[in-house]
Amino acid sequence: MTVSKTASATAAVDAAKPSRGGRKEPAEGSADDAALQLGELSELLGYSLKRAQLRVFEDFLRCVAPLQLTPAQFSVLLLLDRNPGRNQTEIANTLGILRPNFVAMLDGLESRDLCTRIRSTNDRRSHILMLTDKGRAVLARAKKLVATKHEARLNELLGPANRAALLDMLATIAREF
Amino acid sequence: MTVSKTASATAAVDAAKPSRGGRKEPAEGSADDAALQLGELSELLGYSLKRAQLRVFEDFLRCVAPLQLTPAQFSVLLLLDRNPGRNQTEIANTLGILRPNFVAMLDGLESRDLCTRIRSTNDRRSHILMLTDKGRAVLARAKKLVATKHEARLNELLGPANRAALLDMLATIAREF
DNA sequence: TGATAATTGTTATGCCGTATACCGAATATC
DNA sequence: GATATTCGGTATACGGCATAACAATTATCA
Repeated sequence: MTVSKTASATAAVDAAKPSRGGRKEPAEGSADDAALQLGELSELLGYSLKRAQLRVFEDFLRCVAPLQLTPAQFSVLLLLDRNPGRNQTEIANTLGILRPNFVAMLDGLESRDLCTRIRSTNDRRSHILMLTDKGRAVLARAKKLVATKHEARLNELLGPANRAALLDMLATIAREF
Repeated sequence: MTVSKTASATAAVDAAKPSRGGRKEPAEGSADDAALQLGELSELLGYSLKRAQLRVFEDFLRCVAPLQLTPAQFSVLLLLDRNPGRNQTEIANTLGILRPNFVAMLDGLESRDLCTRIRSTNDRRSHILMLTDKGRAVLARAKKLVATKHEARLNELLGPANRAALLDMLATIAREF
C-alpha cells in the first residue's frame, strides 16, 4: 500500500479561517501583513486532527443538509438499522454517548418519526429501539448523499488508497491509543 | 512512502467506551451479549476522525497534566513564542478562535503569569501579546512532555512513516477540503 | 420468600466550547 | 471633521458532555 505525497510534509502556513462561509478568498487587495508562523503546531498531530475533523463534519452537514441530519443522528440511524432489537443503553454505549444525553437525542428523532421506543416485554425497564419506515427511507437517502457527495469528495482529494490508509490509521488510534 | 497495515481495513467491532478510566477491561466474566455491529459506520471517515481526535486530546491532557495545559492553551503559547509582537485578533484568527472567546482564555493564561497583554503604542486599541519568562519555561517543559510522552506514543503505535503520512493527509484535509 | 443491590430510562444541573450581537475606545477613510 | 472600521471586551445563547439523583423494574442472595 503506497501513499502518494498530497502536500509537503512541512507545509502549514495560514491555517486561519476568518470567514465562516466559503473558502478560497485570499483577501486579494491587501499585502496581508505577513502570515503567522504555525511552527511546531504543524507537527502536532492533535492540532491537524481537530481541524480536519471540524472540516469533515462541516462538509457532512452541508451534504446532508436537505435531510437535516447531524453526524451523530446519522450514526444512530445507521446503528439502529444494523442492530434491531437493542435498547437505549446499548446503542448509546456503542456510540460513546452517555445515557442521559441520549434521551433528548432520541426525543428529537422520535418526534420526527424516524425511530420508535418500544417497551420490552422481557425487561419492562428497557426501551427497544426501532427504525420507522420513514426512518429507513431517510437513512437510505442520507447514505446516498454521504456516499456520492461527502465521501466522494474525500476520495477525490486524497485518492482511494490514501483515504483507506487514513481511515485505517484513525481506526487504529481510536481502538488502541 | 509505504503504509504498513496497522489493522484490518474492515475491523471495528465494539467501539464502546463505557468506563471513563483505564482501557483494556474485557468485562471478563460475562458472555457479553454479542457486540453491536458498527456496519457502514466503520467506513465513515468522520466517525473515526472524531473518535481518534477525542482519544488524542485525552492523551494530550494526561501527558501534560503536571503543567495544567489544554491543547488550546498549548497552541496559544506555541504561537506566541513563534510570533512575538502580535495582537489578540491575529493570534485568535490563526487558531480559529473567535475574538470574544479568546478573552477569557487569555485572562486565564495571564492570571497564571504565562503571558502578558501590552498596549500597543502604534495602535492603542490593540494588545500586543508576549510570553513571560515563566510562560517560556512552562512552554519548554510542555514541549518536552508532548514530544517524549504524547507524540512518542503515537509514533510507537503507527510507526514514524505512517505517522508522517497521517499528519500530511490531515493537514491536506484541513487546508483544502 | 423477602430484603438488598443493580439496572433502565429519565430529569436536573453544570461546565466547556462555540457562535452572535453589541458596546466604547481608538483609528482609518474620505 | 463626519462616517465607517477595527480592537478588545461584555453579555448571551446554544450544543456537547459530564455527574448526581430518582422511580420503576429486575437481579441477587441470605
